[in-house]
Amino acid sequence: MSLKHGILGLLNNASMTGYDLSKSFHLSLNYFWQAQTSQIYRELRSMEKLGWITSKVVIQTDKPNKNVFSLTAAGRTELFRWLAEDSMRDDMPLRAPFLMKIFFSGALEQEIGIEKLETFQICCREQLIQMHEIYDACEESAKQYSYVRQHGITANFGIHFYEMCIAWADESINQLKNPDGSV
Amino acid sequence: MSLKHGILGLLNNASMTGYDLSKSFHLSLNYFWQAQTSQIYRELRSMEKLGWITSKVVIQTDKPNKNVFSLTAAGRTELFRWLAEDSMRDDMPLRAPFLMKIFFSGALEQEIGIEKLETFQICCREQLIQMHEIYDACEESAKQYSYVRQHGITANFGIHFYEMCIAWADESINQLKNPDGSV
DNA sequence: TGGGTCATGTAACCTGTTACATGATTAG
DNA sequence: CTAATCATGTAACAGGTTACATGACCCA
Repeated sequence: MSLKHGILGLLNNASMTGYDLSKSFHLSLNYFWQAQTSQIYRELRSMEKLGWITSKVVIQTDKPNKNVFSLTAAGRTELFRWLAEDSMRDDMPLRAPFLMKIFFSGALEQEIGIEKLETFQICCREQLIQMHEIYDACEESAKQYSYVRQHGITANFGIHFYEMCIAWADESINQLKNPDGSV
Repeated sequence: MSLKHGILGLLNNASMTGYDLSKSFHLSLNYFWQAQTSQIYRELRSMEKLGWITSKVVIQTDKPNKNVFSLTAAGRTELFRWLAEDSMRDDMPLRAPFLMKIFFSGALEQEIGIEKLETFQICCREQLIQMHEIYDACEESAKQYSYVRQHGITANFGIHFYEMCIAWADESINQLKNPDGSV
């Protein structure tokens, strides 16, 4: 149940509304975890039932009223239990839909398989630009908040990831163009 | 709905039982897509209703009887529709639970954060060994079946991925050990 | 006699996705 | 006047996870 823990982690830095959480997800975790707004609201209700968070209505005159969520002691305990837990092996599995498509694209004509890889590469270059922006933003805020150093480290993962993807696509395109050439 | 398409892709190479599909998933797609046996059986039933596959009971005397699934014309059409579809942007999002944990590990003591990265690195090395085995198996069978070239290419992705992970973990551990040192 | 492989699934639950619904304020 | 942002959600469905259930055969 990573979404619940992601929410706990964000609320540990600051109390927020569902709307804020949704934005935070899109700005900082989106490149390795996606969450729909509707899902966040559902999880918030369920976490409130578990006693991990509480909410307070804040009345605003110029904007709609908002429901601000905060961690409870039980929520903080659960966050740290999850963080401390020895579960790296369970957390390893990756889910990468694009690889599924490339895996089976051997059934298509070769040129189309190559086009897929080229399109993939273009998407990676776009992602890479975004990752650099996220990384720079992390470096900026790390000056103020030390917990953000891990944010920069994960953003740096994204940079390495997309650079690796671009290089791999190049290599693979060449392999497909020179069938078993080389050496 | 990538699982259905993964099943279509595997059945396009050879007709199989649910059990065989489950094994194939574990042997070849597991490093970028996971599927439980129970889920495969459920999807098979639903795909039969959609008319994408048909089943035939094969009676065996020494082993339990089996239910062998094959693609129908409609199933093949759907497979190629999915493969040809221009959806790279939708297929880009990654899901990597280990990054979620590392992202929030800034809330822990630094030494424990470093330990997390070290454990991650150990897991990556294990995965890397497995990926090399998968890659070698692909290279072997590519001599017989040309559609397996894409399998080797995706296995090669796995190799690049875990090598990148190991390097990134090294870099990140050093960054955490020398806070803002360097230059 | 105990564990592994072959072979099938069901049931319950949890998580993720898509579409819909509402309504005020603010900036171009 | 129109689009974006703020702010909340519900309903229905699809997909993923966990636990359970059965039973034969083969190998050490």
